[in-house]
Amino acid sequence: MKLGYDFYHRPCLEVAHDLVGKVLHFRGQSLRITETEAYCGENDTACHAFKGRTPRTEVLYSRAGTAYVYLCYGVHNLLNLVTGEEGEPEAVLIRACEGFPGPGRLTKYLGITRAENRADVTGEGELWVEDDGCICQVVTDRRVGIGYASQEDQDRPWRFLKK
DNA sequence: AAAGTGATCATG
DNA sequence: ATGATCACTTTG
Repeated sequence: MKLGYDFYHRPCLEVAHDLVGKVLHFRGQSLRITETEAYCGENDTACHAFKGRTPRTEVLYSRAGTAYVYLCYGVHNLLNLVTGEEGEPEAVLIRACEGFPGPGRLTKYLGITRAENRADVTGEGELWVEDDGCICQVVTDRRVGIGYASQEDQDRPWRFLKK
């Protein structure tokens, strides 16, 4: 079954944990999610929105279940899903899927681009996540590639991997 | 180990 | 208008 608003409308740490093992669908293709990271609001110095609203981060403040896709290093489209309360900039980065290690590679394979930014993944669009009943064990680790964040935030175990 | 890539944001 | 920065990937 397709994950709806109630799934995303929870604290981003819970959503990030629960997304591991779910199945990402886009235009008839599907991949099982194996790795996620949580970015939790303006107090998280690793979160894009930690300095507040800008044209780019505006989407993070919108309703849970909205896609946030942005271009990283001029090359890679990275997919995030907005979580939590509207007005709180929280999101979960989809870091890897089965067979596609790396957040840039899975979007490249699926064909997800910034055209999908602001898409509603809980509606009738082409992008959604399915719970197929698979239950898997999840382990945590530190987040990757956030050397600009405070030491405290770098050390948080906010990356979730399928065991 | 390091370059390639371009949107984004803070400066002037 | 310009420049630094970057939640990455590939190549050597």
